[in-house]
Amino acid sequence: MPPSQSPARLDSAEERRTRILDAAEACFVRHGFHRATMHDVAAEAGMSPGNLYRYFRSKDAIVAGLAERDRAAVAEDFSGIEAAPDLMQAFTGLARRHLAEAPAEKAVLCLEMWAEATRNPAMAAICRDFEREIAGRLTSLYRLAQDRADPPKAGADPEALARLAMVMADGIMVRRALSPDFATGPVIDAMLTLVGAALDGRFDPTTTPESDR
Amino acid sequence: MPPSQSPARLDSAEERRTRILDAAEACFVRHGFHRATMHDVAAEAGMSPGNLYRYFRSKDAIVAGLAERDRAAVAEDFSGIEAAPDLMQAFTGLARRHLAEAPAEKAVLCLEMWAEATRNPAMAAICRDFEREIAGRLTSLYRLAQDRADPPKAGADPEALARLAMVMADGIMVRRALSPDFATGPVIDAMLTLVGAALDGRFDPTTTPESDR
DNA sequence: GTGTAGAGAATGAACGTTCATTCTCGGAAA
DNA sequence: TTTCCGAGAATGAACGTTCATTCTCTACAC
Repeated sequence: MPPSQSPARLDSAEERRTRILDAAEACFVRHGFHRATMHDVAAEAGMSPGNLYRYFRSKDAIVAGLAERDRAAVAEDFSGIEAAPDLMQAFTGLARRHLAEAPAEKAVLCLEMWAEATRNPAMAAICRDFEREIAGRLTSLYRLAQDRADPPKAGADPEALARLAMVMADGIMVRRALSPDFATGPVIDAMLTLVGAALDGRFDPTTTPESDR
Repeated sequence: MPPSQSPARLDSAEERRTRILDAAEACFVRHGFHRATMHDVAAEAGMSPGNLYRYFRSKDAIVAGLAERDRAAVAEDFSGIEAAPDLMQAFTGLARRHLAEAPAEKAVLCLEMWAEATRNPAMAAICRDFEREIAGRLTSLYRLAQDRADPPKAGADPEALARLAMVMADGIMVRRALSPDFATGPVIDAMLTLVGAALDGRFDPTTTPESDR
């Protein structure tokens, strides 16, 4: 007589949710949130349409669940960054992993989520929280890197620099989504060079531009 | 005996097309391409749904027409740039006009168009052409600016720099669409500073980053 | 037997598009 | 001036389709 509920059951229910989310991701990348049908998702997940509703209340819930999952995965990857031995190397790895090595489908999904966020408050909240978390992590990473330098350098403002890096990252996402063969390497390198130089004061992008003087 | 067809007629037909496009723009910003209905557009334009089809073959045609119109307007604004007396000042004005002063709704529409472009070949073509045109103009602008400098400077590669600037512009668009109160000023300034410094060799973002050495 | 998982047909609302009909108005006829 | 005509502009109800969601029924586990 097994005293606990079958863990296999619970496991498989959770597995089924992720299977549905995986299927939804594929469909949403192919057709977008609004043109992908529940039939498409069901077929991709290898089950009937009705059965989807045993695991998600609605189509919107699937969309939100998917966004939440991806957001959490990326945030997780950023989470321990302040503990890295070489901060800038860790940052470089993070940038390459998410902006170059990640499948281009992620960029498409990202665009889709952004577009949805402009009019769906739930999605807007997810995007906002995500952006805040990453901004916070990058800011403290940069601040830490400045403090740890041999003679502590006071270059550009870490917060402004984090905003700048994120804007560049967003731009890279757009380009990847639009032309899958876009060479992200040079642009990522430019971002890394810029951040590195700005952090230790060799070049400050937060001054007023020449053409205004 | 009137030799030509009534020009008043033609004029008003053209006006009606732009009225429909204006209405569609408002609706698409509010609800997105796929959630905005033809009834919405018709109501916004102050006419009946059926009448829309006298001016556009289909909903898709309206979407394409709108994208085409906006693309052309921006391209037009970039068109004479090589002729400006102060090239960098002209570039600064262009950047401010399109990335800061333009209404935030344009950014939302832009996101919508990008998302659509990932799966609609017609929209993809429009975006691709637009991007090529702007890239070309920026490249030759930068090249010209280098050549014209007092002792001609050979800084970063103009083409790579144009790509970089466009990626940053795309990122700014994303941020504006997502949080309408985002302060674009500092980021635009950073872009201008960066381009200025890169053009005359004070700082080269196209070198391999420090963290790789 | 009882409860859970699943399938797949059914439902009903929403949407793009069509079309028969009405409206508007400039100009010819009287 | 008044009346009538015709053509294009516009209307809005209706149609066929699509799609999210619900319902009903079967099969298996315990």
